[in-house]
Amino acid sequence: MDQRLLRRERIGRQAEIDACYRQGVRLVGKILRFHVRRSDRAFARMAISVPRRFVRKAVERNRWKRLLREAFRRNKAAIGPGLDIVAVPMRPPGDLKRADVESAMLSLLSRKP
RNA sequence: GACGGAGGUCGAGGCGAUCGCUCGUUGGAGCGGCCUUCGGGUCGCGAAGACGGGAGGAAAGUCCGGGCUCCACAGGGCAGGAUGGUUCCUAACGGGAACCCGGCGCAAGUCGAGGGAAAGUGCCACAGAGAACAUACCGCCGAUGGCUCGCCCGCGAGGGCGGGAUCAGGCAAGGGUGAAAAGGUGCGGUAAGAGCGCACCGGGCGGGCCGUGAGGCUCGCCGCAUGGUAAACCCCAUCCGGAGAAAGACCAAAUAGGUCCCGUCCCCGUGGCCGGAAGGCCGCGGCGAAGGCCGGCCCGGUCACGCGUUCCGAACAGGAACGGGGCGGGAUGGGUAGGUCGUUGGAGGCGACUCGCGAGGGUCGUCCCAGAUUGAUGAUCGCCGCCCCGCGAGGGGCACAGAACCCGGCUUACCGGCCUCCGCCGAGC
RNA sequence: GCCCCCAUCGUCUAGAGGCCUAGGACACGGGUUUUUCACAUCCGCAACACGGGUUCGAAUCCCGUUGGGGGCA
Repeated sequence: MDQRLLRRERIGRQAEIDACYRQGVRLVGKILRFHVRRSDRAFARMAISVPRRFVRKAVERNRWKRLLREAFRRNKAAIGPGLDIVAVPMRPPGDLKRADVESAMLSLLSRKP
């Protein structure tokens, strides 16, 4: 399985991210939340937005982005095509491991496949 | 050996495996533009693969200084801000080096916004007698001139001696207050005292020598009142135009609108209302230290200017030309979305030699060392190392922290490791 | 990325070098009043964000940290 993460699998425009916030379904978990919106693309796309409000230090914000990007990269087959996802962590990463983020992501996204 | 001081340096702890991200070089599957004699030529983009690079000493805070870019600018001044021992380093600095002075420390060292208070103004609460042209509460003295008491001398006027601390008066040493009390200590001196006199220290003025200088040393003179505060206003000297990569340059859709050209021949071209357009002045508001700038289409008011037909014809009939509007087509300037550049090769790193006490400078050689754009530099696992907890099996931890145009500093955060030099104490030789 | 501003009891605030051991209001705790509650009244608790410096003396002046708020496409 191709586990690479292509540039086209990121959401790059502020307008598209805003569309996910406005029109997307909100899936809220303990440590993060997702805004998911259907698209007609043949693949899933993701953007990550770490609010400074919850995660103060730049190092920790980078940590969150890396963990989420890895989780998406390894599990995009399970998530399935045609989704635009905006991930928003809601607390500092602390000692979260990749497995923790992956399980949280899959359980939340399984609610609205 | 113990304690302490100064400085430098390294820092995802090391090695490996698997899965990824990003940039460059190479590579060329393919895609597009232009030209074409349809064979192709040429320019640009560019997938797979290969090779190479990929966070910091603080990348941080944004506290200073520069480069760079745009705007403004004849020159000067005002306003405002910053700095403040001296000499030097530097592109520059509020940074650094060496030195001077002062405080602290036995010392190595360390700390200091360290110009001016006999230019001016202000302030110095409380306490205290008195606080800036000083003062006299307690106290000391009462020499001098009185008063009074006793004794003595004298016939007497009066005189002498001693006492009282009573009046005039003298004093500023001691006590006490305070952050600060108008030089300090000692001796002499005196009624008691006092730079009143003297010695030393301190201070002021002048000279000499040394030093580029801050300043140091020294000689002479003056017994010597000139408090503190300028991180209070201020004065002096020096420096500073404004904004910042969201700077700025370029390319540039769709839609609407501007300008120009062609066509159509659909409408209009008398006056008024309505309307259009651009300029001056005044006012209002905002910003700026000011000059000044700005006002979304459309800031308000006012004034002035100015455009909105002529010809043929008897004609307000009809027609022509010209102008305007609409419609259709074409060209084109500006600008928005979006994109590209700016953007990493630089006051650059390393090494050698060399000048300088040093900060640093010079010459030569050598290297290319992050460039993302919802923002890369990672994730997972194994072995080893170090630290902590535990008798043990074992468990936990390995800082502070993430580039965004680039440099030079400062400041702040931080697990620790390594190196160099120095002081002091103790012991041995 | 850049540029501004602010910080005083639990909350809102006064303060401009000495009158500050920091004042007021609300809140909180206790008492009085009332059959009880409320109102009223008396008493109490409680703060200068932190670290240096200037000054005889700092909430106030200066420097540096920390925390919070706002603006710019």
